[in-house]
Amino acid sequence: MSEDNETGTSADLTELAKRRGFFTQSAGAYGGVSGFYTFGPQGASLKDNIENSWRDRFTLQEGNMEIDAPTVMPEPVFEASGHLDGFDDMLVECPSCGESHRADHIVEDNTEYEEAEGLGPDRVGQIIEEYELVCPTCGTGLGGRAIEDFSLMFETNIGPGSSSSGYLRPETAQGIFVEFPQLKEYARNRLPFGVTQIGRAYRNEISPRKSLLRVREFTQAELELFVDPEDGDGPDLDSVADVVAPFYGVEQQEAEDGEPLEITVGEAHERGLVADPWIAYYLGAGAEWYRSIGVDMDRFRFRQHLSGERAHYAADCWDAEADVSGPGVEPDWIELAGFAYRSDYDLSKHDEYSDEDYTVFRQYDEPVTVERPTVDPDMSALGPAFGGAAGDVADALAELAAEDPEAFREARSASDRSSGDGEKPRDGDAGEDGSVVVDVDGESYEVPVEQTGFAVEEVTESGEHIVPHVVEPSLGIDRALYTVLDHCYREDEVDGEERTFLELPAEVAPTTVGVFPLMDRDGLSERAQEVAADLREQGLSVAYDDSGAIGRRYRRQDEVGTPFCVTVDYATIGEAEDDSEGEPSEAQSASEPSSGEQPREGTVTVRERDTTAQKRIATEDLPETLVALRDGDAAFSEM
RNA sequence: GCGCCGUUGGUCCAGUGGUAGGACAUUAGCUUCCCAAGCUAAUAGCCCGGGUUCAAUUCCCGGACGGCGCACCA
Repeated sequence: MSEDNETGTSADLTELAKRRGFFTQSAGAYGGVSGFYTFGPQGASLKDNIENSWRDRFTLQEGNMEIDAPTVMPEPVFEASGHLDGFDDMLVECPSCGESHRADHIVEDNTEYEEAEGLGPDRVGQIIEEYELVCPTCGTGLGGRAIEDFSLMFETNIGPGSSSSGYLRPETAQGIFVEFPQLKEYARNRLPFGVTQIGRAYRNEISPRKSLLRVREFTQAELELFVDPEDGDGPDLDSVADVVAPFYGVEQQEAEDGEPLEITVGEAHERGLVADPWIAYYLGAGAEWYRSIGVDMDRFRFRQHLSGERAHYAADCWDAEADVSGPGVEPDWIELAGFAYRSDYDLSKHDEYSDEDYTVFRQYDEPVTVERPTVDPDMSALGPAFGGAAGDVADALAELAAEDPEAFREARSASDRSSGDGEKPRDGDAGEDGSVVVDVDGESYEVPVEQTGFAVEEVTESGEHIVPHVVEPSLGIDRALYTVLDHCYREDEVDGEERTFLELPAEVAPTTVGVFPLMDRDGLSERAQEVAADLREQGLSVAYDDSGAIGRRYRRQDEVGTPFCVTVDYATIGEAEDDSEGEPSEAQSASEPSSGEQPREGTVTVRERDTTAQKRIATEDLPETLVALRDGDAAFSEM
């Protein structure tokens, strides 16, 4: 059962992709390199169109803004984001069977330790030895085996020498998050606002697999929506409420025969299945978008992450998944996108690690007047008393005042009373004789309350600083492209001949229209070249082809998914032959357009890819007709 | 990283211890008035390194790459 388990479709698709220039492995001349692909002419164009379609839907239509950040970022960015910690896998190899296992997982599964990844490789090695843990595959002891770090981050040096480490970004998102302080200015400090980015990301995968589906360099399209968790405008949920999709929630996944629920986005939200309205909104928008680029919605679903598989930052997460298996076999669901509620994880981290402010100021409806406890320590007393620690003591006092103003009040009343009856001081922060006690670096300091300058001031606050929460639809362009090709791959029969074609939506097809002279003679080519030039002037993507028989040219365009072909014939140049002569043969006449009427001068045939049907169109109407067909403003069947 | 299998024109395959053949595709010519037609010709290939051998595309070892399984996949 080892060889060629690859399904027919996937093998045919890979072959077509290579032969027709969608994608091929990179650097084949040097033996190839695993996990890197080059998009050929058709693939680059298809990818471009998919990206532009996404940009139109998620940047322009949503009124969001797009940025373009570097692929290399300095080390501290990824220290803050958690990627440097989270991205090292600890591997231990079995001396007997050679299997590599996650060392931290072995420890977590067999001991009471949790979060073993945080313990570090040395400690994990010790634990394996202490507990005499064994290989999960063959049972051989793993004590004393080296714990190897495998980082999935591509490292590089910035500038000469090795003093400044950088990493290729493992996701485009951090490029947005780190620039948040500027971005919020561009958004005029108003939530919610969204920032998008389309770009490459890099992960040094252990084992790239499945053609375009698991690679080391890939393109992400990400939207980071910054929201006020308690306030602010919600999404226009009504606009996508009627979108139906399969929702495969945690409950359905854990049930014995759980099946995805085929319900509307509106219902999924009302039921609480998709709790966050923004996530629900983007699931609806996402489903519509995937449909628009050619994903088969019968092989598509939304799946909620189980608690164990959620990323370090995600509070709730839904994946968009597509089945790319061949017909008649077990579905092979691949992840197309993640819709994550990242809460304030990323911005808080960058706020903490960097010198910038990652908050926005939220104005109250009405300014509120509050009592705020403050301190104004008498440094001329604290200094001599505590020496170098005095500054820290003052800071600790300010903190204590904010957290526990009672301590000061107690101390003050104790101080008042102490002149009288020397009552016992209460437990806590109130020291003897009307002092407050603070801890600094493990040392206790007792400060007479009179020296703290404690006071309660009335201040008027017009708002507060909050760290926005983040809703993130993040999707892989390459996987979308692969899925579209897989789902649009068709084989049928035309006039007894087998045909392969890609039923790509006109909007994303690499070429929109093929232009052919029926024959390469009698001036037909020249006229066809003019037609092609006119169409190109309208911004249409045109392929001109005068090589070989007309049928061959149609098939060539079918294979790369060109939705329409225009043929210049003798009618176009006003030299249609008599009915008696040169009538197409029987097989041909079946597909000859306008069979009842005489073709008019100055018209061309337009042939539709999916049905191979043809219609006659006046040359002068051709550009606008094809533009309308491409943009979905007209239907071929109604022309 | 581990295991099994594989790698021959652009693509898909056949084959051999004495450096290879087909199909499709491509190009040119003829033919052809709408769906991969026909005829003629041309272009183009044994994954890389080492070993055995007089001689290796073929046998052996190693590597790269691919498919599948295991592991991994924030």
